[in-house]
Amino acid sequence: MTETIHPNPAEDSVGYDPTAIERKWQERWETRGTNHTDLAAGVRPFYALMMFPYPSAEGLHVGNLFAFTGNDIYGRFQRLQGHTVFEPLGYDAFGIHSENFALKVGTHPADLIPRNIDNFRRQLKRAGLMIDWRHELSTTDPDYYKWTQWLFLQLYKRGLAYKKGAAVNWCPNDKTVLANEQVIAGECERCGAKVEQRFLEQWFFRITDYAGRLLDNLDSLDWSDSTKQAQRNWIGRSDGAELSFRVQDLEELTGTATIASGESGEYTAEPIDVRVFTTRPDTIFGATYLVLAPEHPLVGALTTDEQRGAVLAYQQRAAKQDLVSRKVSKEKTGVFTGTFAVNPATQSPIPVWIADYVLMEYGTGAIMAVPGHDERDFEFAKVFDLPIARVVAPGGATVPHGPMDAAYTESENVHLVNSGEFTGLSVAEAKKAIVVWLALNGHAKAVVNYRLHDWCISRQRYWGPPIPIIYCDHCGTVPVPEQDLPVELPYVEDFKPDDSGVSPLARVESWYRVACPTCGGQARRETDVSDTFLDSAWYFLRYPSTGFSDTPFDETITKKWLPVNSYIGGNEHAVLHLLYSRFTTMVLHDAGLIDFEEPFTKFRAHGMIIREGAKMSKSRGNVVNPDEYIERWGADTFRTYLMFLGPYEEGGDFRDQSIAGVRRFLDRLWYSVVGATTDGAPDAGVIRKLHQTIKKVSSDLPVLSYNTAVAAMMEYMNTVRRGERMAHRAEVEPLVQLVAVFAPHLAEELWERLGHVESVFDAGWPVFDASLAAEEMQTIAVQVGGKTRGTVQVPTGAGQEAALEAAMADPSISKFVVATPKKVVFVPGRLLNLVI
RNA sequence: GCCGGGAUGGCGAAACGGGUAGACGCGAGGGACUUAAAAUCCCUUUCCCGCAAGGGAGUCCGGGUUCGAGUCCCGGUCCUGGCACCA
Repeated sequence: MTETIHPNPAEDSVGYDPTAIERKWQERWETRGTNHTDLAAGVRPFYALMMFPYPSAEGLHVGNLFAFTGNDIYGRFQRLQGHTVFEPLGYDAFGIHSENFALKVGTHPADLIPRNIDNFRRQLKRAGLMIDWRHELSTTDPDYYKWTQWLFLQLYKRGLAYKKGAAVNWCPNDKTVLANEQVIAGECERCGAKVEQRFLEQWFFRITDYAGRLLDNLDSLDWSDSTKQAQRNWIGRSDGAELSFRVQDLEELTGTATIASGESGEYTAEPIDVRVFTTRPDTIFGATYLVLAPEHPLVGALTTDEQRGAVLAYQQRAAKQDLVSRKVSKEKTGVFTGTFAVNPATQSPIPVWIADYVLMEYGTGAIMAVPGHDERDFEFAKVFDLPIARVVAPGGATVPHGPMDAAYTESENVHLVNSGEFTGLSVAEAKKAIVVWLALNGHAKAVVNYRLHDWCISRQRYWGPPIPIIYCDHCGTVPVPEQDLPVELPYVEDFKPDDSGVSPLARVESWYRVACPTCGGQARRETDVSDTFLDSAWYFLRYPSTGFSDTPFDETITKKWLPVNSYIGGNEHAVLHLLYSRFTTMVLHDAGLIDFEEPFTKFRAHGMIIREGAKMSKSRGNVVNPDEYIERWGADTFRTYLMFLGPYEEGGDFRDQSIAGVRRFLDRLWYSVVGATTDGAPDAGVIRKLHQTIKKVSSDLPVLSYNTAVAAMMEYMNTVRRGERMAHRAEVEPLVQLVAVFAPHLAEELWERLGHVESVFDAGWPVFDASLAAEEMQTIAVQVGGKTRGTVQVPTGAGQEAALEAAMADPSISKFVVATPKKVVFVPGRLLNLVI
């Protein structure tokens, strides 16, 4: 921190001393239980949830506090409106992030995490949040992850958890699985070794079964639009069709022997159908070749003997590449299988290729290539000199034939050409008509595809909840019986991932060797742990029920407190965390365990804070450490400043110099209240401003417009103190209540000094009185020909006549009225426009 | 490439469903108090011309709609977040 800033003025005892006040009230809240929520008896329950933090070793980030403070203000406001508010907090402490850090510093995560959590708790308590600490939780606590494992079993029971082989990124040097983010340009981010693909058996959740519901429900959720849009894009609904292309001995068709033979080389008499997915069935007359993903199961059967060598080589090369660079590299590569298929629309033979630009995970893993109207297919056709046909042209154009120099992808105001009986139709018409036509021969059906994939929850790591599955030689896959939960994560000294491709737990024989729960025979535990996102996909259900050890969430309490009324968090979780939570909730709903299917009634994403115009980062060394600022300025000033520096949902620029302004405001508030008089009556003009301020703040808080709420209070403070006047108690007492949501300690102290015994947070919200807020006179802007020429004062509610008269009476305005106005526009209370 | 968000004084930012652009705060300049400094308080502060009165210009750029556009429409530039060979 720089040393040029406002020093602490509060050395003398009558001044505002945040350090003393904040300590006093934090203690008192604790002893009085001010922030304890009576979950059973509380009326008008309001669940104000914030995304729980990952307790990093660096301590609380200012971004965390920005998020939490915004939620805290919202929660405190609801409380002052008469709700029983529940504001819990916990720690998302499992995961690769903690594990990697632990590896780096050479400390066991089980030792490291509790220390980090202690530090976080200490920091959070200083920030003056209205948290009910009795409901704190950590995902690493066996009492918590017992139920995470239980959740897995519920999905397993419902057939929503299954195991399959899937590709992962593998670093041959570090001997570990890497997340996609850890692969930089095909290399391991830590050691730089070339990353490979490995196939591992992993557990998946069938979230794709819920794709339609996850998408459709979005319409009825009160969430930030940007978040909903991100989810829509992620789910990625595509309406299209599945078409089939027949592959057979084409001797009869072409006279050329292009015999498809099986893997063992035998003659394949049976015709094979290759199914493709397309969103543009209208372009089928332009499909000049097919492409399968290299891993497509039909590739072996479709490859001719002459091409087999090349195909196998290509498949091997594709398998070697890491997952990231395979998708990123744009140069088209591929190999001809030697086989032809029949285009069902044109009846022409078209070649079948394999190429890695077709992904096995999406659609059917095969496409019909329409190079005339798809950029990727066009590029591929150019590289391998495949035919390009035009079947779509701009509206009104006559059949333009001949070579194309780019794919023509326009689909509005265009029509089909070279498409038999469909020529002339619009794209939309042709899509329907062609699917209907091809469906007659079983060549097509309308299909909806989602780009959402099933959720892979296996992690070949140590720091997570073990997946509660046991493999028995006799009984096969056996879920751990619920009464045997939790499957505790053993304390393993050497938790480093190794060459085996499985979790470090696979080295702990004493742990993984168990008796089969069904037959009692020799069996072995699943040694992978589950994804951190599973921990956080249900934590909001646990908070109200942390006191229950026999159930993950108590039925009565859950009914009363969920779904969450308000959820605030960062948009970096717009997709994964929020989507997984929604999915989990839907599954529990379908299992009859809860009576709602959407967990968060309202969600708002907060913005990001930057520092002096630049992104905060450790390497830049410009990270704000909340401790230092709270020490210097007080938590109340820090909180209020965070909320003042920009619009909450957009974030803002943290500038050290600007904090002083907020502190000055709180200083002025302090002196005004402490020195307030009760003599005589309050000033009517000030009271008018007070009620205007109550109205403004009351309407700003529910929409998270915290920066303007603070500005309004500052403005009011200026009105109260104008010309060094002394405040009257009635002018400032309600202001203490307003400011309480931002500066809770200061407000409590002033409230007490005003003679109140109860907490300001049990005192309710000031009542807005419209009659006291009303102005007698209004300022009307006067324009002549749309140009503002001055203002006039008229009595409130005055009509056009009065305004016009006042305007003409002012020579500095009337001099512009050089002719009789053609038209007069009057907006009551705002403006008069004389059109000459 | 696709989908979001954005561009307003020296700076962070305000501006209800078009209706006085710049609230509030920072910084800067001037003044009061003080032996002095800090703190505090008061005044000024979008830019240009002008001693002033006053006038002109102005919300990224170019058009448009309107009595009136930061706000609505069309076209573009730049910044920023996310997704990305998804057929």
